[in-house]
Amino acid sequence: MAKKKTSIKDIAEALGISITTVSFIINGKAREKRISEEMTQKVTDYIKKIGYKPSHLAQSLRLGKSRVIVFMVEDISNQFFASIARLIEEKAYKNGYKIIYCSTDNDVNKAKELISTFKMRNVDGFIITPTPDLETTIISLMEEEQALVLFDRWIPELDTSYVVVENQKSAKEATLHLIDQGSKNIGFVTVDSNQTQMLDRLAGFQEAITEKGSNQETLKISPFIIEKKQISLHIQDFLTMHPSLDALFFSTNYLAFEGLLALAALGKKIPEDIKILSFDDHYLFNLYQPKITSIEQPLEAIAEKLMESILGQLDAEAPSKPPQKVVLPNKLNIRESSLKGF
Amino acid sequence: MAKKKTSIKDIAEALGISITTVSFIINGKAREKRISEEMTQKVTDYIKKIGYKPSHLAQSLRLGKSRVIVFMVEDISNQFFASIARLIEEKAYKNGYKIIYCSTDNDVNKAKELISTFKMRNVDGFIITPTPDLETTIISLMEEEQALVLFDRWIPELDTSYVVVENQKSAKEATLHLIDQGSKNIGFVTVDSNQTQMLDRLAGFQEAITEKGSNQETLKISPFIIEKKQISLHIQDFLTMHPSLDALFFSTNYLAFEGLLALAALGKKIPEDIKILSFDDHYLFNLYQPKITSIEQPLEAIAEKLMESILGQLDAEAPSKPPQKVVLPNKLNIRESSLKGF
DNA sequence: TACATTAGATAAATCCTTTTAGCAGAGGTC
DNA sequence: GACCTCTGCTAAAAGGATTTATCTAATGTA
Repeated sequence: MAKKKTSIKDIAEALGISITTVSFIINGKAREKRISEEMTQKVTDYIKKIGYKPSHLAQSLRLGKSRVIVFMVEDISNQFFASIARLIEEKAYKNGYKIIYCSTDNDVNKAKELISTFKMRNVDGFIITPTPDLETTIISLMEEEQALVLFDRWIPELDTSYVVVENQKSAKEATLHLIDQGSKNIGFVTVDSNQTQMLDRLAGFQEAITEKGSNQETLKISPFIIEKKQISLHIQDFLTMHPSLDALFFSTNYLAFEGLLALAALGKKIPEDIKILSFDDHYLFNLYQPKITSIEQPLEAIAEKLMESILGQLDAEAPSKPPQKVVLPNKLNIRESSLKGF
Repeated sequence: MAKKKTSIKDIAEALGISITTVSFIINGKAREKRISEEMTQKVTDYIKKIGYKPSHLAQSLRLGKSRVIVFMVEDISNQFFASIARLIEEKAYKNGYKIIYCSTDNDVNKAKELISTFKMRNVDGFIITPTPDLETTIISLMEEEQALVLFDRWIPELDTSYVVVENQKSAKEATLHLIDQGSKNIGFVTVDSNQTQMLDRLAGFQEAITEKGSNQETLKISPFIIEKKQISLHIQDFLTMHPSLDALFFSTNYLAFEGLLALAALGKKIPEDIKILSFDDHYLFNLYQPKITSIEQPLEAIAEKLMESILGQLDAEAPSKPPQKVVLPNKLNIRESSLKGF
């Protein structure tokens, strides 16, 4: 038999006092509400003795706050999102918040459905990597004055808080590095989508190419390919069709992984035959032989800023600030795969 | 202005009927409670029109169920746990449950604290990878008849539901494979802890060694080493101290990663100089040159069984069953790193 | 006609808190 | 003595649902 949870009412009855008094004491308002020292002590002792803990559900209902934050990402099993999840967890729990996660698979309908079910669960805040076409739903969240911060990508038309990284700048910088290392004909392998972060990376790449007058080819992989093997084959085709490519820039790490497989299959040597560089650092890149040059996003800073923003919005005390728009710098980790002399 | 949420009361007032009627209709009890077809239609239409959704908080308070499941693991950013997280998410949402995650860092105190805060949040179920010394807390959960299932490791003394894999059998099988490929002197690199899964893997390894009369060395890495580089150095030392080792069996993938770094640093060739094999498959293992042989846990099956168990316990209809103890088979992916002829 | 049954709806209790408004008594002031 | 202020505590409403017990009017039965 699951023993019934003790409630504030039980305490009041046991001590022969009112619920109100108990509540005031629990919430540290004894002084303010002129509860005597003696009474406060008695109640405090009793609560400690029976190990009473207030029901969060009842509190949430009463206060209209659930102390739950939703972490809605494209795919929680993706190393990048999982790492952020880990980092924000810490800060959330420290502030008395819990985190519910969910994955959208970058599907608008799924995202809309999730947001709608969360709204009826009275969650306090949303941390979201928006899917395409999510504007209207985000707008409705804004209208309802929900605490909200976007990350990884954002929606240019909307005046929301967001935390992203310098995608364009870092992509340009990395491309310049490749050119600097003697690459004349660089292939850019990216996802065929209009997510801001991917567009910005492409823009940064092209900016560098134009500036230096280099040659380039672009391969856009459909985001709907489930079978990873297919991606690898596409990249092989791309390389075969453009035999003069002497460097590849992958817009994200999972493409790079498939690219490495493709290169191995074709027997191309890195960096002698072709130089390699990828956005989104990964443990693997430091392990692979040769080690792969990559652009590392500042995970801790991202998590920090995300929680800072969302907690700031949730802090009832603070005056409501205008949306915070944070753009963080990345770090180019130059390793063996992009060096000419190696 | 955040517009006030409409409640069941508002609907009742707007239609000039009672709250009870609305509630019955919402909960599909119209027929059972003899609400007229006409009335049901009217209410249903109105609800659809204004887009009303009941407050989950209020429902939870009333029903004592929150439809939230806690997923408590060692570290959510670990690929293994993140993958499971992704898989159980799907099944949970499909059944109207949400998932709150948290990471224990394998620290009892943190785990205890987390469990205690979750209890006061009325979560419905717990999926847990237990830390050492968590017995008493788990026992109290069992006494309170909380829905509970352990995974990855379990607590032999306790009669709980759990989902684990055939650690010992697979480790033995893998070791036999190494011996079969000509290894005479195998090193086992593991974590220095008494988590059941690690002990079982060691036991399986030793069983094979004993059976075949091979030689072995064991290296136990302290789980408290934060700096990954240190692990790699430990493994280097181990290899230097035991130069006759011709194979290494890593009890989990992150040790293998460091082992690969160590071998690269020492200039050892895989598999010519030394054969390699690791527990816990990883994307990387298929990518590394040479590809690394590994034991793959059945992620989908684990997730499936976890949710089956927890939902089974949460299903009020079903008679309370005895704890389900599930032990799933792994798959040995034989790749280049363990083959003699390669 | 008198009584039992049923259809259709509802009042009110309950879940557990928080918080506003107010009450009773003691002491102070003129 | 009349009025005010302050201290210490509490009754009751509110938050949004579910569910039991009950009520009324209509129909069925004899």
